[in-house]
Amino acid sequence: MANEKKMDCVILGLLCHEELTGYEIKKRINTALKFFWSASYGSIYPALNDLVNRGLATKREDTGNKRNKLIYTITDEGRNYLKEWLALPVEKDELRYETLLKLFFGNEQGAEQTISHIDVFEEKTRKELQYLLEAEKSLKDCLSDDGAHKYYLLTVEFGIKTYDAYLEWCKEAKKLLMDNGE
Amino acid sequence: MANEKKMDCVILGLLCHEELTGYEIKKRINTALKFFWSASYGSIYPALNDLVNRGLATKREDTGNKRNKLIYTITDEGRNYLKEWLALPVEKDELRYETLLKLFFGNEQGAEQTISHIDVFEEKTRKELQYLLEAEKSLKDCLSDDGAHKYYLLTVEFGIKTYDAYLEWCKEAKKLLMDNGE
DNA sequence: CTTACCATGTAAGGCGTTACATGATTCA
DNA sequence: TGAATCATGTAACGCCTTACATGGTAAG
Repeated sequence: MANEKKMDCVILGLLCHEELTGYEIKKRINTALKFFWSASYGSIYPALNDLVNRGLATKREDTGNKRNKLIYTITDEGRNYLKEWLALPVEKDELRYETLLKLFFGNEQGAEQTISHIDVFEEKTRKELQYLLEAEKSLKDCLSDDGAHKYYLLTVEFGIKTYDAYLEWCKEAKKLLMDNGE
Repeated sequence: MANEKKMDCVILGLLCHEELTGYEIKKRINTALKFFWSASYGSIYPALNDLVNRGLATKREDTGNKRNKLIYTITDEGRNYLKEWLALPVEKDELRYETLLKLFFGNEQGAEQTISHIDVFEEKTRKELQYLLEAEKSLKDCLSDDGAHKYYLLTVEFGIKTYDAYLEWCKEAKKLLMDNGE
């Protein structure tokens, strides 16, 4: 229990809550985890087979459906593995903000171009914030349905708080750049 | 001009401002860019040689010094390359918040463990915020010395704003978890 | 009937880290 | 004299994305 691949833990975490297909896992990552995690099919499907080989999940075909679905279920060992990982301290949070990189080198391109990068960032942030606010609302409405919802809400609140901060910064940054430009 | 490796752009951006050795580049990344970018020697040194081969930088030995220093300088082509990249829209900002991942799956570990993850995150954030506040102060003191400082300050302000938001969230998140725990 | 979405996977390649290897210099 | 820092690099390996490949189904 030393080198847990993050992908394995993400998948096990999702499977802990419900049985899922690889396709559905991708969807969950693209929605619920979107603003702080990402993954592609090229890493999800191989990871799923690997989890089965290691006895952390089981795979079965969905017979009731017409589609060629493969449904994955977490095993007790899988749950234990997840819990052990959760108990370990966080190794690192990684961020690579290309926007901030271009901003940092803004002196080489001038205020106008920098402002336009900020505009794009602002617009994107605004859209995602909108999505998070909707998620917040629906989570608050069904908070008692499931103990996990409280934790989902917590991550959403994190996103909302940071996105609010981003937007505030965008406003001030643009002001500073425009004042100096005159 | 389609697939710029980010590492190249980071290095060229730093070299645009001053001549640097590979070692110094690493230091800059570890301090000024720390909270939104990272890089290791294993990617910096090969990238530097590559930039020289492509004519975007030149390399020379530091004769005045006793150490075996290799100083890199950006060329005009390097500057152009950087400017072209800066003019392109941001492709993507990537973040992988392991802290949020463990939080999202918090229901599998319970409130106490989740709180302790938040505590660690809070402490780390507080320390880095402290560092950013000092950077803010010194940048404000020498804002007029160099046009680039304004842009450096902008990224620092971004960090301060988001870290403030993180800390606010930590407080509320812990409150919510402790209330429910009773 | 055709577009969008559901559904699963592989292969190649990119990008980066970690660990290793080496050695000088500075400072206590 | 020993530790910390300066200084440069390589090799192995890990992890992930992109692009490709394939086909079913639902809805308009």
